Amino acid sequence: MARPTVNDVARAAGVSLATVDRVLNARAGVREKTVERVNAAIEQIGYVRDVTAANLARQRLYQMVFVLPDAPALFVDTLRDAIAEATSSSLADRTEVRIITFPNGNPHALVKSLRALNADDTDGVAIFAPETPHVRDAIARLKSDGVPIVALVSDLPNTERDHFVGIDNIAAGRTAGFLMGKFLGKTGGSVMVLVSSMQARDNVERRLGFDQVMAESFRQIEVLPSIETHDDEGATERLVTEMLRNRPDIAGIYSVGHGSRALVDVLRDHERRESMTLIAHELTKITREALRDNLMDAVVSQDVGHIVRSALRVLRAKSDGRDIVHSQERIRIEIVVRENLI
Amino acid sequence: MARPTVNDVARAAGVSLATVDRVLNARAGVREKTVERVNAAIEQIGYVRDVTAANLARQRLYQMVFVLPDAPALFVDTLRDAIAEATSSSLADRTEVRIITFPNGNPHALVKSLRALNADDTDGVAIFAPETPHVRDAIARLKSDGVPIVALVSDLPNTERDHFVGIDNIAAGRTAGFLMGKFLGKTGGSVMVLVSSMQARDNVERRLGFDQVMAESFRQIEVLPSIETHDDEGATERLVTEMLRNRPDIAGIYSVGHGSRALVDVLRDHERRESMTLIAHELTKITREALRDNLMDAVVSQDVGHIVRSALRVLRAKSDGRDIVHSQERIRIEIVVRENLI
DNA sequence: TTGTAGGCGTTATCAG
DNA sequence: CTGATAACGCCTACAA
Repeated sequence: MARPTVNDVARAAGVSLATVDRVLNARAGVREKTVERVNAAIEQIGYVRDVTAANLARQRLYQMVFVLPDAPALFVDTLRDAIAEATSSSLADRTEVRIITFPNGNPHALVKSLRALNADDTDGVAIFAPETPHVRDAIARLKSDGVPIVALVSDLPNTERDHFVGIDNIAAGRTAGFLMGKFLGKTGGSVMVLVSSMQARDNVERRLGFDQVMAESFRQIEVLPSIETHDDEGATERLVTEMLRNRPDIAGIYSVGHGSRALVDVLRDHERRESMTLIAHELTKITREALRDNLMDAVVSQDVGHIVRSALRVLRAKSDGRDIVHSQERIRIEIVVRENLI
Repeated sequence: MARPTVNDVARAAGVSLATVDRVLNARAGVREKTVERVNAAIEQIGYVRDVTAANLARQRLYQMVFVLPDAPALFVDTLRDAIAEATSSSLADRTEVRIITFPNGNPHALVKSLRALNADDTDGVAIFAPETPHVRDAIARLKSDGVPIVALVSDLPNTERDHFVGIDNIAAGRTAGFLMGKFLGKTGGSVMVLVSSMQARDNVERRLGFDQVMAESFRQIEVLPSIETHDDEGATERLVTEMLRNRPDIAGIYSVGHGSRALVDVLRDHERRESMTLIAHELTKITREALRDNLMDAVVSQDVGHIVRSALRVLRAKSDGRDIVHSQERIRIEIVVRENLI
């Protein structure tokens, strides 16, 4: 009852190994009728190709590229760490990965990096970048060159990316809103909202989801307009400090972006620390410590390890034209509090 | 710069392929000095064996067994579903799995099932069962027979299991406690606690963790003694209904066990439904619906898909004497609320 | 358009 | 004790 091999297919179809192989890999030079005969045989005996054997034979080495910003936000660092870890154990699945970094907020440099890539030495690209027209073009070029592409963390829905590896950020914002509402309780108060940038799609979506839930279920809470930090820590500290001084009604702070260091720094020694409910995104060194110290109440996060492994799996599958197991590739919106911090 | 192969090792050590293979697989019949020479060569040129090629050559088929109770709790069903799904895509990694079911609460039958297993036709066993002396013995026998074993969901710490696939249940209980405390807020009230059985290790640990957090951080909340349901839904409905009638101070309910159907049934049309904070464990059809309907506030859960895949990966690794990537095998304590329900 | 033969990295079966 | 040599399932020149 061993599973059928190419030999079985060849015998069943009355052709040779090579012909079966040509059909399997959709190579030219086979008569239409023969193709049909082979496919019928494959169907009939239930053949399914052994990918590992195929990769062994063709000495396949998947060359994958991660494209990341050099944003000062710690989140990108955790992503880098996750990639490094995945890399170390990646010989096992014939995968080599390199990381390309582009200056944050410089789409031009990003595009230049993308231009340097081509199908010869790259089997897949995972991109974490904002969607701009130039980026769209660069992705279109790569696609037309036959390179599989996945968007990482922040989706690029209007491009030809094959897949998005990350969470639904509207739902993530809704989750943060739900927790904020529940934690603040009946008493209410106002909530200050910090975003990195209104250009970043994930930030905007989270804010949107947050507002939805607040409007639907927690009317007693007033949500203030977004404060844009542009990842400038000094400015953020000043803005937050001032805001807290002017608005004694603020009971909660929602940090939407990828970095929360400035916020945590201000709050750590603040007199209103105890009475403030703090919710942020992404588990990093900073948010971890803040949770542990009872400074932060919850973090809405995504497992970077899972994201990286998923991106690689999906790219390998796309590169081979295989299907992906969707359930395994779904990235969860994780809620982390003091007690389930790993 | 391709990675070195056995041929390279053979050449470097001045021996033949066969000898290298004997050393690699620790087979007898090689002079001590030769072994050392080969190992030195391996070390020197940084050889690492290609597992896929090895498996191809030995036509390896991993035969794995899951041992599960036929408990009426829906959680076990979700676990079964996850196994079924993993099975369907498991040809890819040469893994065949079968499931053995034993009558819930019948360690004798369980032991009988375990006795039927042996190293000839099983390469690994994943067990979800309570730890009893007989079970300990059965596991010891399997181990001495050389069969890798992992404990699933509920640990078997006093056995010779190679690994535990599941969450830290004390931390899971603490997480539930933290959420209960936060959700109830300053007002306080009492909390009713339902456990399946005080025999089940995971139940006991969760209750312990819950109590710890309540005592540490939420003194205004009174936690009532555990009510044992023994997975009897009729009895549970009666107990809960009565309790709610007698204690108007009850503001929250913590369902520790794997099943929450009876509880949800009682609450769904209860007059105090709105004012009650409900926290349970495990994402199932029942708890899913309850979250969606705003009946339940949070579920502390574990990803059954991840658990199953992890168990299989670990068993394969143990079976080959390979190391495991711990970060990938860590099962998270997930918090699921209405908004991050997938 | 099709087939034959050899190779990918490893294991296993023979002799020597 | 050690070494050729033929598999494993698939791919790929090169021939036919």
